[in-house]
Amino acid sequence: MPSIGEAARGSGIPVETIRYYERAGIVPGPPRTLSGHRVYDTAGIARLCLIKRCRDLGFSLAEARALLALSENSDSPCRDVKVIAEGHLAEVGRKIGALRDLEAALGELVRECAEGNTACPALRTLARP
Amino acid sequence: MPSIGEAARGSGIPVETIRYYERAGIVPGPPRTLSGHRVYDTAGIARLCLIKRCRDLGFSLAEARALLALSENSDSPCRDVKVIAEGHLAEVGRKIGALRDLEAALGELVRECAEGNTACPALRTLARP
DNA sequence: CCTTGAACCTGTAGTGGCTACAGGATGCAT
DNA sequence: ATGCATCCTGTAGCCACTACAGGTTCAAGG
Repeated sequence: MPSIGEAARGSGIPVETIRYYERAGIVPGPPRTLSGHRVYDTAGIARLCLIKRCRDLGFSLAEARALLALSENSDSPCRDVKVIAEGHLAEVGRKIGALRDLEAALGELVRECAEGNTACPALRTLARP
Repeated sequence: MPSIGEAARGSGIPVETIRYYERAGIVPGPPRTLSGHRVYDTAGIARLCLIKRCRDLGFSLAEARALLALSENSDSPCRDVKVIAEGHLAEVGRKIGALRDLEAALGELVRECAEGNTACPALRTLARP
């Protein structure tokens, strides 16, 4: 009967993080032995795998929890999943855009330092209100 | 004599955040009135502006503090600034790469939901260990 | 059986970078 | 004097963890 350590190895989520996910209500706590140790069945480990995969894809914990709920509803419409995934995809696109802008500004800043000046033009740029 | 509110308006950093930056040692606290109110001179506001600009460019607070220190050292070599900025630029590049990968994986997931299935292939993909 | 060490438990605190609030004080205008 | 905006310090919460303290359980080896 897999303990939390085995669930951690099976899911790729650290033991402490699994406990945190339970506390935070992301996943239900599994049944326990008489001595209080957690016992995971295949469904329990599958839940953790789904959460892990969602986190790897950058979904927030709230989103991951929602997707888990959808997956455990036997007549889950794909439409709901699509809404969550598309929202997240749009957000990732926005972040990429913002980082590209940031990259350009930083590149400009680095170029200003190219000459190894002692009175740093980059710092002057930064201090400009 | 500008108070913290005016410093906030001049720098674009919220009052509460300015107080936090002081507590966190990012900027020195300014002189006070007899009643304990902060009083900002132009150098104090300039410091805040530099920190704001650094944060806008995605530098961590630690990096921002380092850049501020460099800016207040009259013989600051541009080389040090360049090292910090280039490190950060490389990190931004990595983040863009990671987000692009993420975007591709999410796009695949969304496509799997395109047909409005009830037994969601995307969820099946997510649950795969 | 005893010992040892790994893994388990709960609860708490800390990380980074804020943000909001409580409760009280100050300053200015009416 | 009153009212309101702004100031003060201290604390707590957000998100998603991560680490630790102090204690218990379990399995392997002598």
